[in-house]
Amino acid sequence: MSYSYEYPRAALTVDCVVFALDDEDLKVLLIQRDLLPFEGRWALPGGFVRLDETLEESARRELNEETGIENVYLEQLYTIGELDRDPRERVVTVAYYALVKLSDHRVQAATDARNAAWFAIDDVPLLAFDHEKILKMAHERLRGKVRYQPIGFELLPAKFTLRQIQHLYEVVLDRPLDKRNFRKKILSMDILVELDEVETDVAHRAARLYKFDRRKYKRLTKQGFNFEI
Amino acid sequence: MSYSYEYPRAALTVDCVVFALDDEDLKVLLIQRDLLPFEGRWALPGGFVRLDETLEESARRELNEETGIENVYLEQLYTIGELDRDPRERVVTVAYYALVKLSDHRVQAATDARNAAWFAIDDVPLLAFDHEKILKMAHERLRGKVRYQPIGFELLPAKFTLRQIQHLYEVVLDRPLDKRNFRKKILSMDILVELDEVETDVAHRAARLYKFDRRKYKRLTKQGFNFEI
DNA sequence: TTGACATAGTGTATTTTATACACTATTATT
DNA sequence: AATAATAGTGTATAAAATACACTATGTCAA
Repeated sequence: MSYSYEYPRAALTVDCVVFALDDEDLKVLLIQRDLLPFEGRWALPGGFVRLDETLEESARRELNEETGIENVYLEQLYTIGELDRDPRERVVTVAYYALVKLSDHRVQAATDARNAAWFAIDDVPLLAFDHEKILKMAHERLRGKVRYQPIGFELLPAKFTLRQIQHLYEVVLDRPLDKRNFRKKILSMDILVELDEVETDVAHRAARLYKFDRRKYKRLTKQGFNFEI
Repeated sequence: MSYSYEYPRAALTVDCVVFALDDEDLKVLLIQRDLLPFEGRWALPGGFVRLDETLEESARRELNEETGIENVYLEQLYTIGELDRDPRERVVTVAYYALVKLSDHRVQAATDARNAAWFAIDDVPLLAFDHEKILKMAHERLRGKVRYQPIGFELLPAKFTLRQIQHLYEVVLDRPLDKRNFRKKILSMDILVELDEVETDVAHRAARLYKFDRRKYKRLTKQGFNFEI
């Protein structure tokens, strides 16, 4: 069976840049291609858009099929339609980026007979297609957006210490932050709930745990509050 | 002649939200559809992406064909792929927004036998497809971006008064700004060149003209300067 | 030519926010 | 009981944002 159209059509794909945070770095999830073109190269997870799914559904499906990841923060990044980005034919791709909690996705089983692995953002191998460009755009978007939207929490476990948030911002923004000033600022926003728990399994004084109060954040937002780090 | 593919493909279009500023309002350029579906309705200029042009080229071509506009600031906005946004078939559209100087595009001849007209942003008629949603997104993007990128100048003539810039920001941000503070701030950025000219044809003291120094802005940007209103 | 009017152009005091900076407290480990 | 490791805290200073009102300059009409 085949499908005919009066005018030629580009193929439409989605690609996802999946970010996570470990104790040291910002990481990206890549899969190793098992098909031509670029067989064996690392690439962003992604694939063709089906006609019975929206673009975001498509991105979520591909992400799930190729990496097992689901229920994550996902946001459209940019649509790339350069003429020769795929050697086979004209392919337009809608790029997304996702933020995941590494703890939830530590074991990255190769679902689709594909090899999947986390790479430190500064240590990414040569990628297929124009995926380096997409990755760079995603990284810039994350760096920019993390400062004025509370999306950083998507990279942390549900309960986290103030140290962990600060570390997140230091890694994403790539600069050191003053501990006292950072705490003052984040606490003064009044969007964190202090829990009656402290971290465990640390060989020193345990830090207080907090969680992000999304409801309160939304309420404050409606009243004109603007998140900013 | 027709084109066949193994899997069904969505049609790919571009749509443009064209903003301009007049003495009173922010305006949007719309065209009246002369074909089904939505015949007679107002819509965003746009059309099908050809295989020999990038997405941005496509947007510029459609803009030129349908409204005569060319050489304008154009930026990708969002790609929309909801299943039923076009009653005929699956159509994915890459939306762009453009900022134009109204003085350059005042007479909006209907090039393509189409009726084109400027509408105040708060007085837009019922639109075809999901174009209202796209227009709303574009408006929000403009409001957000105008504060941290010097894109507002794209809406002004090459030579403008401080009053005009202030008015631009007041219209786009939809709130009054203090004259002295605004002037202090914009001048302190050191990205405007004071010209040896004043405005003409006004029935009162003429204001000094300025122009935006894009080179200087770029230089400052490289040194870490961040535009912000 | 003079007065009315319309907008241009200007400075300072106050409040708010950002920054710089170092020690004590608590817990685990030996 | 001492050591090590990080948690947790406050204040002084600098910078930036805000609030606010009058004089200057040109056009126009009587």
